[in-house]
Amino acid sequence: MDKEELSALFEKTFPFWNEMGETDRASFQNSAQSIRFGKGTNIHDGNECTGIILIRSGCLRLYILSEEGKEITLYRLFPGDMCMLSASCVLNTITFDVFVDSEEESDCVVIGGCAYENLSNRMPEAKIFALETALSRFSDVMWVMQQILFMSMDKRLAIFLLDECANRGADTVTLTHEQIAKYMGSAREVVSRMLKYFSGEGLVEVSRGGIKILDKKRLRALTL
Amino acid sequence: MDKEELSALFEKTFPFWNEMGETDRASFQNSAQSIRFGKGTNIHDGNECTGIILIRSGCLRLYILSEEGKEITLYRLFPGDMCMLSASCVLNTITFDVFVDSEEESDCVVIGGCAYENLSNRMPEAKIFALETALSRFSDVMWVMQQILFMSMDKRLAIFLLDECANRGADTVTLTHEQIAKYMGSAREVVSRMLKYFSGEGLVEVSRGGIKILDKKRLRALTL
DNA sequence: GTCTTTCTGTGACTAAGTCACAAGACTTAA
DNA sequence: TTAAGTCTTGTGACTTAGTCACAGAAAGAC
Repeated sequence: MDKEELSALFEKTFPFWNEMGETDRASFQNSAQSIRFGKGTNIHDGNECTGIILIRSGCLRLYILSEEGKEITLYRLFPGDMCMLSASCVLNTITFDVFVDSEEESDCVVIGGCAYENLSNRMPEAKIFALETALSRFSDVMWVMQQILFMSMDKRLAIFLLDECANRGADTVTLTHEQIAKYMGSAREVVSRMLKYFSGEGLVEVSRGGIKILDKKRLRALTL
Repeated sequence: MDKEELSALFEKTFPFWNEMGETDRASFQNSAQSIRFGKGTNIHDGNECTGIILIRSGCLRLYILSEEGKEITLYRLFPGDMCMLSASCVLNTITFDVFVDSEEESDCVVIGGCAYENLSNRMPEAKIFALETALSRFSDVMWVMQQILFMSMDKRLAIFLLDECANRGADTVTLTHEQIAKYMGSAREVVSRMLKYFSGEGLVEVSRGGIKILDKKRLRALTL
């Protein structure tokens, strides 16, 4: 990734880019690294400050982890998204441990947390941007929590399948039951059972590694 | 509450108070209202922007609410604490509905959200303070979620009872099972059953409206 | 083809939340 | 000091979702 391209990416990403001085821009660009993460690798584990991650291709998953190893997926990040929670040294008010995995082969640009931290000490706009970005994820996480705490499994699965369809623009969800369970914060057996029930009702057609949505209308009725 | 007192409260609360101009301070003070909320009243329901609430006495409870009426308590606020999430117009990145109830007769100072919003547009420090305050609650909420999602009931109840003791400085928790369940995001019957079990083990002594902690050591062992 | 890994199906069990109702304790007012 | 009414707690039956232990089926590797 050349300098031009990086500069264009930053301009698109950071609303305060044009107000920055030349030296700040240079040090910012120098702190940035293009990194390709392999499928299934862990990128951040809550310990050190990994920095701000810009996703160019692939998919990252943020989750919390219990002592027993149970994971709850908070959200996933796709191309164009930015991971702010991995920059713990910028957000010192965040005290819980977030884990970030690369779900697919992912091309990313990682901006050193300290570089951003330095900048944000001089530029309040940068600090505000970081805080607002992080805070907007608070809302996403609350939506996930409300789903887990308040909704029944059939409703949640219907929402998940329809969402997945809408985002991918296809009417087949190519995920294993295991993956779906992971993304929904549930267990594989539970998803399998519910899918079997959906299938019996003629809502979906299940095959190995994929679920074909047959009746979006009735599925949508379940989400109400 | 007179002007002197209010000014002193603000100086203690807002780190940027001394950097503010005279006119800003005046308009800020004018937007503030001393309000006493009755026990059990709802203060904020996610619709309008109630403003920033400073608690002088009593106790406020923040919670989320499901369509079926189920509540999950996020946290409680005590004298000296500040409620930022009720100032939705300052924090436009917060999109979920929070509810705030006064759990006891509570004396509060409410600062109009718009007044703060105006100030924060001119003073980045004010904006940063608001965002950081809100974001630090994100961490509190995640702790609650981790408890609910990852921990067994006995462990959670043990933690709750010990916390309650430590905060009140007594070894008797004067709450009904119903209240405990509400604060823990569980059901009254579940708490009653677990307390009965604790009581059988000699860890606590239950009486109407109160639980006496008998064996902190063994209770603490449950929390590990 | 065989071997191995990955994915799915299933029954039995457990934890916790829900529901319905009973009974005890405390308050108020006659 | 009763009696009535409210608040609080106890309890059994039931439901949902998560756990555990396997078994079997499908896809890839060699």
